[in-house]
Amino acid sequence: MFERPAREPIAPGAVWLHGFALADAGALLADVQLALQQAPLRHLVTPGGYRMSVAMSNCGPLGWCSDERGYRYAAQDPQSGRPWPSMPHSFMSLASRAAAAAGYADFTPDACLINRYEPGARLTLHQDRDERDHRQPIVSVSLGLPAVFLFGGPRRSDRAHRLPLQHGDVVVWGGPSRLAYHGIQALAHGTHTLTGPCRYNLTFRCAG
DNA sequence: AAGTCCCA
DNA sequence: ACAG
Repeated sequence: MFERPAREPIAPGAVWLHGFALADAGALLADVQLALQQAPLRHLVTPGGYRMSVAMSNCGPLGWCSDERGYRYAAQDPQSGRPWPSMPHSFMSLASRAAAAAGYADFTPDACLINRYEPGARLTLHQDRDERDHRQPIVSVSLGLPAVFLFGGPRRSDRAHRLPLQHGDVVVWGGPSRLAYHGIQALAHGTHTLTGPCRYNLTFRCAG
């Protein structure tokens, strides 16, 4: 049989952890729903004035936000004025273990972006560069429907790898890959046992 | 520019 | 390629 390796290097500093979150997926998804109850998903607007196809929310001390004025991290949900929901223990534990498995010890994220992709939703190539300390890695967890993850280099024009991410996969990048351009191809239609017709992505960062 | 449009 |  063909089996996926547990740990697949993508580029220097970047690792694909196949199925790393599988055992945690149920608990993670339950905590996603609890967080979204306090801070509902919403479609953000980019500085260019376009509505993002991915629906987003956050939990943890800081949340990633976008509006016509730009991108930033904020301690309060701009939609309610209240702090973002606290980071669930299940999230923190998974993120820390995944980072360690990828070679990044002592990862303590202060921000978790919750993304919901419905069919057609996508994220064009971009860099995560709104965080204060780029020495800390990014941990990205896939739940539900599969999606093609694009992972390029430091320039937008760099050739990108195309990684078919599955439910439970985790990608970690940092060090020389910290500012790599990355994105998600338009989600294909489908139904997943745990999430139904969508994909959730949890992105953990040290923003402050 | 974390999006959209146009061209080959 | 394009501009905030």
